[in-house]
Amino acid sequence: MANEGNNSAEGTLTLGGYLASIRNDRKMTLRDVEEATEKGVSNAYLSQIENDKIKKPSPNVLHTLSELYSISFEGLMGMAGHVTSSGVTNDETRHGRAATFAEHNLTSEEEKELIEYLQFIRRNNDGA
Amino acid sequence: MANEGNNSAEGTLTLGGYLASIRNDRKMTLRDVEEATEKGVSNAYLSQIENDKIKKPSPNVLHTLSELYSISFEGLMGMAGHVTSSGVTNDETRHGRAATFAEHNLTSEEEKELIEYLQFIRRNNDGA
DNA sequence: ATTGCTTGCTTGACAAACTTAGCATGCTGC
DNA sequence: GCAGCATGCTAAGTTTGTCAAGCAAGCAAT
Repeated sequence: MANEGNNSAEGTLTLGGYLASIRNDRKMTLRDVEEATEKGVSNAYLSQIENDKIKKPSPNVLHTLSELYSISFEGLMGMAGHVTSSGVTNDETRHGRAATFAEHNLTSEEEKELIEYLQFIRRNNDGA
Repeated sequence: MANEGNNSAEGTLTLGGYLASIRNDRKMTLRDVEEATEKGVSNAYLSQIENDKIKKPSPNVLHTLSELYSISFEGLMGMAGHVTSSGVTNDETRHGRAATFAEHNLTSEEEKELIEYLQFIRRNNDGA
């Protein structure tokens, strides 16, 4: 089976993680979002999106979420891979996943803490 | 007090036992903690945590407790098993320098935990 | 066209986190 | 004895995220 594009190296801050962080910022539950969008996005489906189980959520869903969260629709489209490389519309999409770090507006101190935490994770590499 | 003398073995100190021992050190009651955290952790719930009835208390709760007790949040996260780090990088060991998210291969679960942690950092260090 | 595969998406059920209300015991003082 | 209250704990319920199963539509190939 030609399995292209599905890089197994997950772990970058992707669309799902980004959407989850924003929902946490808004202090909403999955069902809150379902209600707020008037069933525009079911809670179970949003869960799958946030865990990157869905490769490309439809522009429809992304638009609903971008409006609810008041975030950039183009950015979501870019993260989801809907925008073709030739049709990149702004620098948010250009940066892709790595740049999402910057979207959190971390101070260097915060970043340092995060890195420490990441290394702690690494150090605790135990089977169970 | 039902849980006395069951955590004498150093090697098998659980999250609950650890938290209970610290609370005893601070000479606080369950309800003291509930009030000190401004209902951040209910006394009933803390009791369940200390008796290991709850497998993985949320990062939210762990952070609240780590602040109240002035102990390591990372340590609590590790004890709680929030940090699985299974299926992370093959030991490439590229954590030589502080990097961005993109250079750390996190599972989506780890990523979500990290994001929650990020929320706490921002909530605390906020204002600037 | 029809089969079969893939993928977005829904509904319903489930496990676990968390809350609320209350129990049992122990400690005071009466 | 008794009331009153504090402390730890639990039973039962609610909330939250996720999984399992399935439907509908698109696409490829026979």
